[in-house]
Amino acid sequence: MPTITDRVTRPRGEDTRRRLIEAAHAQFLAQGYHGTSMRHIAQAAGLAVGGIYNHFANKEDVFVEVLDEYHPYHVIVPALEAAQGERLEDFLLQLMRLIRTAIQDQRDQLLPLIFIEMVEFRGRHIPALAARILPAFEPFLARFSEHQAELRPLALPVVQRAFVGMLVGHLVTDFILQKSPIGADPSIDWLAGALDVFLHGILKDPA
Amino acid sequence: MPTITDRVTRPRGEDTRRRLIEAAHAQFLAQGYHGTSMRHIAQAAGLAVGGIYNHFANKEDVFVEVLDEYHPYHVIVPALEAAQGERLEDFLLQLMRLIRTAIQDQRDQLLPLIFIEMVEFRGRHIPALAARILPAFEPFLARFSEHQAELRPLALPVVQRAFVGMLVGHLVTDFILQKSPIGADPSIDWLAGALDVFLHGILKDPA
DNA sequence: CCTACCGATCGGTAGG
DNA sequence: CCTACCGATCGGTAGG
Repeated sequence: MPTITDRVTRPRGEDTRRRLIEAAHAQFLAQGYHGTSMRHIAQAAGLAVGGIYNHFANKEDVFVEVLDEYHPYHVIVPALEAAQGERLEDFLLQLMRLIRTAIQDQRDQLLPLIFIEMVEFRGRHIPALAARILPAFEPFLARFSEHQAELRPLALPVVQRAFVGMLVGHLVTDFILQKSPIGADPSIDWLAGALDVFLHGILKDPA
Repeated sequence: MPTITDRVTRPRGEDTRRRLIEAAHAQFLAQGYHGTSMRHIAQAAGLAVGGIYNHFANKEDVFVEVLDEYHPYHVIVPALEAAQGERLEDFLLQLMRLIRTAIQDQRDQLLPLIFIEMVEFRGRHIPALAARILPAFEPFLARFSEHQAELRPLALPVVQRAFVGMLVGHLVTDFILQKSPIGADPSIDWLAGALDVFLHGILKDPA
């Protein structure tokens, strides 16, 4: 009875909901939240306006669900869990390689949704999001304290935030350079360079 | 004849224009571009809708002028020009202090306008903006090459972008932490920490 | 610079 | 899930 099994694992309307989320995501990336109408979303998903309200309470609810589905968490955390390495340096180098492929795949999708949240909702949904996400980062942040012996005498939170800041700074400048007329020299491995500077900045000088 | 002088230095309607730019800026920060209506802007500036069109061609024109007036350039470049220092390290430390006070004053105004540009215009105005701005950064970027003897063997563009990325990463994470439930420990000098990591990351080890 | 208006479109709903 | 509609508001303009 494959039909029944399908019904169980993929209940009626679940497909439509997914199509709506995907369509809304694309629209939000293209023109932001207020620049996207419920009609555009419905049309892109292949149904009429009224149909959306069978799946979502209102427009903001659509955005919250899209944000939940597509924020960088889902691409960063698996990388954090997959990365290994005896020394902190090896761990971070491997982590960088994993994040790099994620960036290559998702490029234009990692930041804009967060920017929309900041700009059009003034970060209204960030607290709830952070509460759900931050626990998953604990093991990663703990790595730094486990390997503190390899670090220069720096406050641990400073090291952790410097790492996150380095990544975010790379992503944002990548985003801007992409738009600007000068662009970024593709023959340079910018991410590796940034990590090099960071590692040399936090690690003890070889004795 | 003070009245005539006033007329010359502050022509008819120039006041209104300034009020409109300020009002529009505040509205854009509060709810983004598409979330702000011409009526809201007009009302906040103390006039009727139609009045706006005596000063601006259309809504997008208002945004472009606001962006031109308020982007980070006007706060960064004076700091770049004021900063001095014999060694690169001293120069950057002093620059950081200048930028810090700018950040404290402007906090919520440095990034959102750029984010709006990214999100709601897909960076459409960035090329023109970059062309006008980048020349002013040349002398600053040149500092790094002038002091190359103090640097580890790194590609110069990597060093320059790492510095900008460090600053941007600090600003963005500051913005996010500000919204998040955990916040940032105010007893830590995060910016100094980030610069410390950066400097140690690019400078030659003391021989 | 305001009043009064234009057509278009918005988010959302009733009723089937 | 669609049709047909609601009141509200949008960007923009004519005419004074």
